[in-house]
Amino acid sequence: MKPTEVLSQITPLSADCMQAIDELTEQKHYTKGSIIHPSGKVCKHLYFIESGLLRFFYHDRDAKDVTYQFFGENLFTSVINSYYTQTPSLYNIEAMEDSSLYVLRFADFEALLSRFPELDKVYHSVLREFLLSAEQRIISLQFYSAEERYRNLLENQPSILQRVSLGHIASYLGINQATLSRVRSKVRL
Amino acid sequence: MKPTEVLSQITPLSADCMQAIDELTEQKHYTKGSIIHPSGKVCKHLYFIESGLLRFFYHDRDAKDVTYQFFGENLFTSVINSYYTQTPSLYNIEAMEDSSLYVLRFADFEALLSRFPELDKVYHSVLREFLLSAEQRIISLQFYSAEERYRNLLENQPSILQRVSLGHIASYLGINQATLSRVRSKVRL
DNA sequence: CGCACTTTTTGACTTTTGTCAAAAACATTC
DNA sequence: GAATGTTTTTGACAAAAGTCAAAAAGTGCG
Repeated sequence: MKPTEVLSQITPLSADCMQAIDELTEQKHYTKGSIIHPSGKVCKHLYFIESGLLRFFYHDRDAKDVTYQFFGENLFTSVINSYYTQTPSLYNIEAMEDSSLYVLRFADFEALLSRFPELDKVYHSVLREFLLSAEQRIISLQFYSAEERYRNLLENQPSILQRVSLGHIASYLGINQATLSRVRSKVRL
Repeated sequence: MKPTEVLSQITPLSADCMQAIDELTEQKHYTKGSIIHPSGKVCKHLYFIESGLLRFFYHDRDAKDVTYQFFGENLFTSVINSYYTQTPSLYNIEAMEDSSLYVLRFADFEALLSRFPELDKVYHSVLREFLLSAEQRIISLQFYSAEERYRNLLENQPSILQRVSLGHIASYLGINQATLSRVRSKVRL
């Protein structure tokens, strides 16, 4: 799907507005493994994932590669905290699969916002989705054990487990790969 | 401060708009220990904290009292996920100190939004703050040890440590009270 | 198929955090 | 200031998760 299609499912948008979005949005293709946004740079783009899978990750104090979040098709994403605070992004964004994205400069998006107030609603809606998923994440990290977190993932986003290596999932869940492997063999029984 | 004062620091608001907010907003006082919103009910209000300290908590599977979040003066808050999804709130909101709040019904807020589009900006801004703080929280839970989380809290929100008992802080950090007590005596050295 | 490479699992051990209960410290009230 | 209740610390032990390294399994390719 194209971003305007998804957006207009949230609120109906005028033809003008959709056209303006289309004009400012650029479709880009990334091959598996390529870096879409490098850490250390302020993130100035909004991304919409048409197909593929993205991973936010960074290198912790021991230079270990830690996954912060995955984003799959039909989602909007960006390193929002980097943009909002105009500070360098902690995260790299990497394509885990060949991915087709629509890219929009944040500055252009803001111009669109003031030109088409109807966009405020979809903006709210996107922020809200971010917020709800962040809250879910906090609850899972604060209250659940490694095993429970794995089970939750298995229930709620089983497709990710198919598409991503265990090491990435382990760091995403905040646990050690060996531990995750053990949890998993236990869960299988 | 009053909510309109804080809001107009974000974006200047028209006198009309401020007056409309004032009219729909009700000031309420809660004594220490009282429940502002009970879990199990959909949360239909926005709260602005003029003074005092609030705590979101809930009872986990073993009926243990677990703190999800603290909110201090000059902040807006609400059980947003409950409102957004129209599902019962997981959390109770409790006044940890005698607190003075301004309360606004969500439905009224939404009416204000459509009447005064200028409010979209402040709404974005509030959502954004929520989001940034949620992200901080995730990072802290995902990547830091119990001791580091305590040190972070000590650096970033030392006042909370003065105002709240250790048990609440422990559950907020996702660790056991005894563990926190030990960490603390170690940090003091 | 066989080789090189990557990912996952397993074993032995360590560290971190949790549990439960009692003691100590602190507060409050009469 | 003794008595009561609450919160914090501590001790002894248990469980969960991490570490490191090697073995096993899986993948891709000439």
